[in-house]
Amino acid sequence: MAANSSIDPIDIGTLRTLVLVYDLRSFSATAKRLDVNQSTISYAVERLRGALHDPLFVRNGNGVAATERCAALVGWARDMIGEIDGLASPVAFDPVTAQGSVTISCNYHERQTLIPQFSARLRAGAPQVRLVLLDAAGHGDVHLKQNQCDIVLGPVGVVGESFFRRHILTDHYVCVMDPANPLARGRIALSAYARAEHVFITHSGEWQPLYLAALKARKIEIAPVVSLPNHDSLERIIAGTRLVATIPHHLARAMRGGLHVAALPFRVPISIDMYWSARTAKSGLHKWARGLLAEVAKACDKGHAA
Amino acid sequence: MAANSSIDPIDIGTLRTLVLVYDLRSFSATAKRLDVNQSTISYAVERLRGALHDPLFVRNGNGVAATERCAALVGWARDMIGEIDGLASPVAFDPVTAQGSVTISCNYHERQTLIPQFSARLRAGAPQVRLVLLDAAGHGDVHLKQNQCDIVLGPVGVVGESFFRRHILTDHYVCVMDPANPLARGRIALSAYARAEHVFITHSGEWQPLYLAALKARKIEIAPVVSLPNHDSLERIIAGTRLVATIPHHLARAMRGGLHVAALPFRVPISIDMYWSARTAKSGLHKWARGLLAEVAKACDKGHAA
DNA sequence: TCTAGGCCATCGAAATAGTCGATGATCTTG
DNA sequence: CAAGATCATCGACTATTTCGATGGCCTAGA
Repeated sequence: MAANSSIDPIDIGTLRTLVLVYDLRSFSATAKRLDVNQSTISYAVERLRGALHDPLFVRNGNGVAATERCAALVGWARDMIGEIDGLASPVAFDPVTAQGSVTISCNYHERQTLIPQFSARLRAGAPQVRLVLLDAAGHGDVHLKQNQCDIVLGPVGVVGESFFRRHILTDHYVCVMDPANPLARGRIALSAYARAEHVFITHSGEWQPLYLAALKARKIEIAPVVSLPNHDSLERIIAGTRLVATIPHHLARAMRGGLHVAALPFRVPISIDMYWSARTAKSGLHKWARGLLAEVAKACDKGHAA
Repeated sequence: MAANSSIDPIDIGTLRTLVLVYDLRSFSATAKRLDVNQSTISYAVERLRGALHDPLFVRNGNGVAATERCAALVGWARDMIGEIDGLASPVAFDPVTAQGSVTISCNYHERQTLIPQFSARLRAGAPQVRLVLLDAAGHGDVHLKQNQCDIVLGPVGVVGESFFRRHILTDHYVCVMDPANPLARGRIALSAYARAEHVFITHSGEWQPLYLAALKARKIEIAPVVSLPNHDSLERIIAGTRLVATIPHHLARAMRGGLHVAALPFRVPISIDMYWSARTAKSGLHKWARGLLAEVAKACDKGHAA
């Protein structure tokens, strides 16, 4: 036995043994209780003696007496073991006291539709958790890969199997226009749609709306007369003009102004999915947040169907 | 790897590895730093994963990213390691904040001579430490063996090699008597001493004063005219009489009354020693207390010589 | 797009550490 | 003093940990 060996090779089980020996004031009783050989306890105490630089237990007739320092060390070991056991077992997550942050990378669409209610419920349920939003801008997958966010939300189609995915709602494109627009009068024919004065949302060139691919498949080409980098001024741009924009239905609903919403002559579904990585897969906070997000999306979908 | 193995086989060194991997965000850098093989770190993290029920680190391009739970666990591990290191290394004992108690088994002699000053200095230096005194009554060795006391003080001569011993002062016997006693007039001859009216202290029959053995060796027999169980009323008993008592010099000095102190015609040294056991040998408090006791004894000895 | 280089996971062999059963030394008890 | 109980120690055995080599995956730069 080295005189002053380090505490490093002492494991938690050995600390438990120390406490038990202290309580029972007996090596052999401890061995019986732990169902091991008595010499195993002797050896364990021997290691503890070296690591803690104290005899810990000294022979005293039949049995052993604990040193002063041993008593102090046992008191501390008890505290530590309790704390360890609490931490080692999966934490019962409690949103009310939860700390930390949830970072979501998404686009204008989600920020206008899902996020407001999600934020409200997050703040109500977990007041100490911070919510951080990033603009995905077509790079949601990068944000996720580089751990810049915890969740990517949107119609991204992240590549690879390295991420978890959960579908949370399905949207589809609709057409919005000024109520005075002739197209607002009835069903819109495909040819009429093709001839309309279109506003395009370019997403700063980072992403192409899905309906364009659907049009291409139908060999229809439409050219924009107005191009906007995002949806934020769309409503004001269209109002009082003959412009039409093709945008997700949820987004159209979210526009409180007086634009007319019309069905498209073709249906293009938009699958809004939630992606996350192994890093946050088992986190209580993030599991809870993901559940909440799915719930909000479901409620949003219901409202849409009604 | 078992899915939910216990934390028991995790040792402190492995926790240190966890923290280092977290700080460096790299297994191989950790391996280099610790001068071990990279697979050793992989294996260590694997064990931690099982014990803590969390992936802890997930691959993230070149390098790894820590999970939320990992960050929390590392925070806790840091605290714990700091505490452990503080406890594992011999404690820097600070009397001012020290808690605990010091139990001393001794006799009237020491209680009258050394203990008062020891108590005063103990209370001044370590206000939160309790001092407990036991009456040795010839059983100091038993008190020590059975852990009923921390220190035995006195001329005991504890048997066996199982105890530590430190000599703290040497006393010797003197004779005390009323100042009017004829013997008080000059040096006392051995024959006159033998004929005197002796008071014996019997120590309740548990212990024989050492000077009796010295007299026996000189073939001198003295018979007591008064026998007392201890020294406490000796002064009042002798005052105004022709009685003489043979007692340790320090004790005689401690008697503030007007008794005459005379040297004996023979010198019998009394070695006052301090005994303790392995149980308290390394205790900071007890080491300090023993040092203090020796210091007090030394001062007492000086005062005696002067 | 492809390649070089870095990273962690995994494997079998070797080294290390822990456990066992038996025995020894010491103490208490009757 | 003998019987019974305690912890310490020993050699043999077993389990765990470490090593070196290899493989798969990712990034960065040509």
